[in-house]
Amino acid sequence: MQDDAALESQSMQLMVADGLRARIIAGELETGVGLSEIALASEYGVSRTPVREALKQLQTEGLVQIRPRVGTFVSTPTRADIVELFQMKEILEGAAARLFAARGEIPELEALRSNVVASDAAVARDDVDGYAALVGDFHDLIVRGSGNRKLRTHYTMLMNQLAYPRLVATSLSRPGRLVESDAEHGRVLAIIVSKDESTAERLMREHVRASQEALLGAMTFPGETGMAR
Amino acid sequence: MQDDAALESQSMQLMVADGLRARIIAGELETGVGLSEIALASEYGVSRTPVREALKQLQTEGLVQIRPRVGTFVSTPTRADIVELFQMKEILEGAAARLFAARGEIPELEALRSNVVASDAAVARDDVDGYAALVGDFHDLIVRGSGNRKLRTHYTMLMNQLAYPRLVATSLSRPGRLVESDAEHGRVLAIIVSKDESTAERLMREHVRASQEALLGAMTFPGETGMAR
DNA sequence: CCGCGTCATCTTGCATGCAAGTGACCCTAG
DNA sequence: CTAGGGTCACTTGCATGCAAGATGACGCGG
Repeated sequence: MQDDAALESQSMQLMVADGLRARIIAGELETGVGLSEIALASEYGVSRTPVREALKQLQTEGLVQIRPRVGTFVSTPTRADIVELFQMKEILEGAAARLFAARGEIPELEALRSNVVASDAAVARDDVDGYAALVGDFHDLIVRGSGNRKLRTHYTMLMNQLAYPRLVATSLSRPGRLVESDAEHGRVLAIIVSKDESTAERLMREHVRASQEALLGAMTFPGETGMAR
Repeated sequence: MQDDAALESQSMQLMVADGLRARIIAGELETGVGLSEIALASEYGVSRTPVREALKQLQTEGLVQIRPRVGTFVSTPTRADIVELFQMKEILEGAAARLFAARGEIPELEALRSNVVASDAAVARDDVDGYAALVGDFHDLIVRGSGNRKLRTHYTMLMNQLAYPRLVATSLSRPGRLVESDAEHGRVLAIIVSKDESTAERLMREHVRASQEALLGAMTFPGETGMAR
């Protein structure tokens, strides 16, 4: 129920898909909730057809689950899924850091420097929300800096399944994790600058794992993750 | 082709999607060729709707490209795409080998042993086609043995984009590569058995890279690899 | 009171019709 | 012969109607 009427330059199904994806990631649509085609159609002011195609795409992206003749639901990752997603995060970000380190001076490196500077400042003034946003940018920069678009595409897809952005703040709620995280970012940057590929991968993986452990420690588990119904 | 009419237990769109995917991977449908919805519809004996949904899925899988109001075409990977896909192959298989090594005695390990035995035999009798098939199984077993289903899902998606199965035979055409490849498989197996995670990852990555180099050396390049545009 | 069978309703799957845009071909003029 | 313009056929995007299946409720019988 929003600004559809205005920017209708692109296809309806893309609008619906993007809108739905954003809402799912943001947690606006809770996991397990039913998505009626007809309801979404009237909500977006289109017919069922583009809604169906959008849902189909979100299904192959792993965000929704279509049960034939029953209904479409926001995917509810199992605990095993979450573990697997975290593994993938570690693998892909580690590999990205390695590739990044091998590339030398690229635009993303300068952006990464700025990010770390800004992060230090945010930590200094204890701006958790600001830092959380910078963390998102940091990891995205790492992945972009790999120079491998497929890696980035699939990384994004996987992180969407985790609704990752919402988790960052949680992981930072752990006492001491904020400054620790910031320090790790600085070390990763330094080692990328030094073009030490292997160490870059190792440091990045360690950083990702540390974040995950902080998160898991601060997390009330799936089904009830601050997602009350 | 009306073999479909018999086993229509599952959805039409799934049938179409699977059929098309298989044909694309097998190289039956060359890259760049146009896929008319209406033509496919009559070919599969269904209406345009399920065909459209199948194509939409194949698009998000990266196998076809839908140009609005123009047509749908089998994706034509650029050279950069291929490089990226190979990088991903190395990353994911390396990571899979590491995870595999950490898991110890699992069914996939026994299957892997059988595979290596069969591969040795195939090489001994110079059965290239047989060995090529076993190579496919070997790599799939490695990925399955990671125990990470997301890894396998995305790995499969990426390899589909490469139409990888067709490439294996090509890479083995290089003189000496056959026995070399087989020996590498044996070493990978041995190190997984020994549960040396880091070495498993390294060996696997080296093996993947060696295969790629053999392939690139034996390959008349995109544009003329049976991949006309 | 409890269990079971039937039915109504809601869901998606598929077929079809229409609209709009694109690209190619042909025809014409210079 | 070449360049330009205009038309036409073909493409996908979207809307709608119908059918089949699944789910849950309701009522009946034990």
